[in-house]
Amino acid sequence: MEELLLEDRTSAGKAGGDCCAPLAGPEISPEEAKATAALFKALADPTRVRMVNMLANSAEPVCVCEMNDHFHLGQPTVSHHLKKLVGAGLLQREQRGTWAYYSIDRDALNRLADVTRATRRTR
Amino acid sequence: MEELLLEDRTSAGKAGGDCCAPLAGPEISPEEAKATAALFKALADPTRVRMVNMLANSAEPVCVCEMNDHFHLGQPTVSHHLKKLVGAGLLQREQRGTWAYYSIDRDALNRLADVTRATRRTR
DNA sequence: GCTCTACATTGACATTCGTCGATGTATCGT
DNA sequence: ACGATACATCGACGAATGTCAATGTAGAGC
Repeated sequence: MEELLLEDRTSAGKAGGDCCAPLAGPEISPEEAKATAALFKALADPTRVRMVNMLANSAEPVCVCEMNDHFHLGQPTVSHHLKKLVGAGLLQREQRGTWAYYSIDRDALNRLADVTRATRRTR
Repeated sequence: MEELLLEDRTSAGKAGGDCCAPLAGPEISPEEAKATAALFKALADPTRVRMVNMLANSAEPVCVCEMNDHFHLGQPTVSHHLKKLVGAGLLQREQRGTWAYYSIDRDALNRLADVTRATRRTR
């Protein structure tokens, strides 16, 4: 059941589009809740949080080789996490010759923030 | 900046307080990344997303019995999810006689949004 | 006292997840 | 063509997670 990692984005199926209603919104259907949870699941790992943080701080795309040095993990593990983040629509992949470069989708991050934020002040 | 200086109630160094630096912030340590991931992990489940949504829409605390009717899950499962959300600092528990009432910590939700949002526009 | 009721906790189970070693694929140099 | 490099994919393993049935605990009422 990993077929939702396929790039069906732009069709609002995955995390890229308007799939996620705000948590404080009217009423979230079980399907919407599943899509929203999938987005949070992408960030529910310390390594992936650090990866997003790393890419958010870089104005330029970052080479995978740089992450292999930075995080003390095997190269397949780094690849695995990057794939999950791309599947969630938070990262973009770019091939430059032999190397692969990743960058954040800042709009996707902001949309995720909107999902969480739309909340009334504490009374 | 004094808003996020609120004490992190209950257990020390949990996920509810000001533990989580923004994803676009300077540099996240592995410990900070673990704390941030724990917060996202609390919302990385469809049922918990629906619970937060339900409580975010209610001006009053909601009785557990109401959730047992709403979600088609066993009563221990509902209790399990609620405990996780309380542990993450997103929910508050209140005992009223025989019944237990839960409510969202809207400030905690907003803090979580700040963690995700602090991101520059795509240009 | 006893008995319901409401909810939490325990224990067990199947599924999912993070990790790594081994292998596959594609590109660059020679 | 060959070998080296960069990264992805596969297969397997232990750990964590969601779920439920059974049990425990505490309050309300008789």
